[in-house]
Amino acid sequence: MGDVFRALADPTRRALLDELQERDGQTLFELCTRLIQRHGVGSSRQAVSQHLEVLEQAGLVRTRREGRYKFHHLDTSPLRAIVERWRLDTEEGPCGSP
Amino acid sequence: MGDVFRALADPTRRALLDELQERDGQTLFELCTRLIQRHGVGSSRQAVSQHLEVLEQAGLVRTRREGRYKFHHLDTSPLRAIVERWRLDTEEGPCGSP
DNA sequence: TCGACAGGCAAGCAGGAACTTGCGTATCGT
DNA sequence: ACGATACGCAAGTTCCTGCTTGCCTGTCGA
Repeated sequence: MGDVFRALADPTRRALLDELQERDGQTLFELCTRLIQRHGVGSSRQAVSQHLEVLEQAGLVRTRREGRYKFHHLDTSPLRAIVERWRLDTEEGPCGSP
Repeated sequence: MGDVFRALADPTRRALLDELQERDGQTLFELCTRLIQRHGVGSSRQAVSQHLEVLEQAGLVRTRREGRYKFHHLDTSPLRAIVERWRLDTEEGPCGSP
């Protein structure tokens, strides 16, 4: 639980999640490249790799190996736990507004 | 935005939010006492005060002064921004399941 | 087979976060 | 008025985090 928030606390990691939401299943180098081009974040390969480790440990990213490539997939299920923790859905959610 | 996640990354601060959700409008000393009794967190007064400052800066807690007392109120609206950022409500939310 | 590519491991460093310590200020009760 | 209460401010300490640096492993193409 705390790992999820700690992972989301970093802007580079949030940019990684945004990038994966837009295009799922990217490799490390793809993410490095698109992070600079589309998000203006200029981090080294090792830095991004360590960020992805943190995201994976938090359960926000799942990986799949294939040969020498490692694809990263977004998993938003830990975020739903946040919604339920502070009951964000039962007060005046965007679904059933009477 | 980043301030919200950074504030939520700390377990003591999450306990403070839980405590405020259960009983809104508490003072600093009330929160210190109940943090030990109900959450098992033994932090000093200054530590809790600094945590509340972080939460207030993140917009998760709003304060109201009255004489020598300062009441703290929970505000979950920054958390709703999280829900909308990763579209947690439009995929298969707990409201309108077809 | 050999070089290039994709990624991993680990030590080290600079900056920040959390907590403590000590003192200061404003408010309330008596 | 005076002490007690509720809280604020600021420096110092310790620990964690993010990033770099350097080297290593595994995989693919020519």
